[in-house]
Amino acid sequence: MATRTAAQRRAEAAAAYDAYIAECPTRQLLDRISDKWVSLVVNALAGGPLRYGELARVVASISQKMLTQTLRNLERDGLVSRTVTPSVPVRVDYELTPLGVGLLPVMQALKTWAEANMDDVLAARATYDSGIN
Amino acid sequence: MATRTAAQRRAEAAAAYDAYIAECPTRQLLDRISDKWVSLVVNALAGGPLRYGELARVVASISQKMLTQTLRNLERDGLVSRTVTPSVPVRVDYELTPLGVGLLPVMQALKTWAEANMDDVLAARATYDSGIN
DNA sequence: CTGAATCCCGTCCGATACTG
DNA sequence: CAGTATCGGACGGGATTCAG
Repeated sequence: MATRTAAQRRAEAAAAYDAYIAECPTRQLLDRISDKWVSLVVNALAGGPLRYGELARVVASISQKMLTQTLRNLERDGLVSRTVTPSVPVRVDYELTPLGVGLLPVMQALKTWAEANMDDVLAARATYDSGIN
Repeated sequence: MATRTAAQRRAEAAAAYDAYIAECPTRQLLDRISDKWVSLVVNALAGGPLRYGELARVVASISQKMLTQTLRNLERDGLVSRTVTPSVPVRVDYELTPLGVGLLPVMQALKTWAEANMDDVLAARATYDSGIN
């Protein structure tokens, strides 16, 4: 058939467009730092190296699984370094790499805007919700 | 029993800690802008008001459902304004509010860091992955 | 044209149990 | 101490269909 559905047309446009946004550095950065636990772990490590167990205690609400997963991702991206000391028992330290440290100012900028403007957002949200009910 | 499980101890700590991070402005901001579509829609609106259909075309890969949902969220948060012109057919324009405009520099900061450093991250990722296989 | 409602599948993530 | 393995519920989000 000659005619195409809306879905097909979207798919064609998306083929080119999505390829772009998927590789968009900003998109990738957002995907990384917006991870529920990444910002917390990075912040915990901002003060210096920590052991696995210490991280688990500092970021108290994180599960073992997510802590490990988060650390693996950060290590994979070169934002955090992992150092194993083969003693008994084994000791593993995690530390921000220079690249990871470079992320701190960015997070700080986010924090600054958030603290300055989230009140307005929350107020808008309350107003909006009250109009609904 | 007097002893508590690890989960229980985590829950106690989390009760206080999570209450904090859930209300943490930075956390909330991250939750908002990290939404898959928010950054794209906001960027599309950075150049000026757009109609619903125009947005759908600009952000080609977005589905109707997610476009509407994203716009509702942004409207709720006071970042985007919605203007209905009761003609036939109906016309609806979306526009960034001053609050929404204030978000642009923040996104720009993110973009700047990403463009400067994501190459390193990608390189680290490639190295890490090659070590695995 | 703009949008709401429904179905449904994939992914995330928490709990739990086991290993070196 | 520092993980790994597996299961299952919750949720995001796409396709489709209906409505004003």
